[in-house]
Amino acid sequence: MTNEELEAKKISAVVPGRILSIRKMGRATFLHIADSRAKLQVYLREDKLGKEKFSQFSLLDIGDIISVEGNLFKTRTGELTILCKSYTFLAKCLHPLPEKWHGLQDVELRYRKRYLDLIMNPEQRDVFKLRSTMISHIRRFFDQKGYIEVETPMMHSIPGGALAKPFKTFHNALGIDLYLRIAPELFLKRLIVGGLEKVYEINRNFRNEGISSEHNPEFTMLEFYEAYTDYSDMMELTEELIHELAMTLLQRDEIPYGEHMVSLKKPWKRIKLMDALIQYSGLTPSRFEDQEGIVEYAKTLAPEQQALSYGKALDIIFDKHVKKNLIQPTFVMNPPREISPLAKASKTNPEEAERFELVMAGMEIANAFTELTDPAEQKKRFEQQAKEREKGDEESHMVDMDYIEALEYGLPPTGGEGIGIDRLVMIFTNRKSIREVILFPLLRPK
RNA sequence: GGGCCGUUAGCUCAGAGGGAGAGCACCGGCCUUUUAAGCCGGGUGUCGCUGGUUCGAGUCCAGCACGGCUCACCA
Repeated sequence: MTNEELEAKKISAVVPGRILSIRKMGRATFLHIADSRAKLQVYLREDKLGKEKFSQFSLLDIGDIISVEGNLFKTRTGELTILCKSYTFLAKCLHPLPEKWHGLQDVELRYRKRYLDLIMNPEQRDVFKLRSTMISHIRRFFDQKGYIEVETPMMHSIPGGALAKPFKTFHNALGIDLYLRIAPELFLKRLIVGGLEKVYEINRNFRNEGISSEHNPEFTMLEFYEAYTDYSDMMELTEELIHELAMTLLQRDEIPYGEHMVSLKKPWKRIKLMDALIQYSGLTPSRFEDQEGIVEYAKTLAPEQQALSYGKALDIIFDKHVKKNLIQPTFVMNPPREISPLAKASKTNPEEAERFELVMAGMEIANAFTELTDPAEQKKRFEQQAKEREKGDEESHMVDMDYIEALEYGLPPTGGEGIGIDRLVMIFTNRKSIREVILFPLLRPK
């Protein structure tokens, strides 16, 4: 539309926004204001506004929030602009905003004062908008399949469902220790026992471990469980979910991540852990037959680990040498049963678990298995874990007799999975650090 | 926790033994279609903190704090 057409229509508007720039030109002033969706130029003229109101404008600063009323027109450079008939002062910004050319660069300040990051860096807002949209689409996806969303306790008297160190706290009235949950898994499976046969939960988990570009102490996990399915069904569901999310949110199924292009075209690669180890670790197949040798080798990779079992050694070699090579989505299947205490053993090889980890862009994105339903077997596995715990492995499970009792009422065959939402958002937004996709990542207080 | 790097004005940064600086922001003046507006004038500071070396430390050394990258553990 040309300026003549626009002015002829006399479109009047009231637009609120934060002042982002001011260009004073004597008896006229241009400024840009912005709200969460768009930026608009405002044109103030002394003759349109009156002398008093015009001179009062000099009290305003960049960062202040005002509301502008007037008609739309286009300047000679073609920019849509509102000719200000009147303005209302709404909020004062007492601090100068970061500089307009470079914005706010300092990563520490960006995380500590995320509001400034969001004001100055519109692409940061887009990251969090995408995150929000992703989560609502995940809800829609599961709701349409007949799943129900549930909320299970965040405070556990026995932390379970994952191999991780918990945060500990104390309840005064009950006089008991409580742990922030490391996973909702055992509660969700109790619900399957109760007949809620398709459940999911999207919520925070807390793990008292190191902080890195892929780890925040609190992170968001999607977990879902469906009765009468197994881990193969979970693989298909995962492909469908993530592919659909990409098509809906990004309108494509190939996503740039760093120097790589991650293709989500189905079907995704499936490989057994042992085959992945042989293919990527640089060790010959015969080396893996020497179990003691493998354990010794793994110890050189992770010197802080004390007693290493063969299964754990394989896991360490995988994390160290294999994972980073898996850029395209890959289901790494059938890890050792001994490091999968909640998963059913494989029918074809009882030393393996019916379990997979989904690796993408070198990061573990999901972990799923055919759930172990046998209460006696589960009890044995917990007891084995408890022994590891006594040996000093703080990440082993405690024995959860209440969960065993739930299993004794009959858990139908069930497939279950957890997907790390933060990491998925990282891939979808091409961000290298998990802190870029968490609004307020944990930092040491200054 | 280990290694490497960083921390100077509100923001983005330069300064690497001897006057604490630039641009933006801010303050004052000029300017009625500008847009990284322009022109004139103004520096607003615990150089992260604490010690040390030195006649003299933003600069060299040590310790500490916070952060980044990376390794280790985890998802």
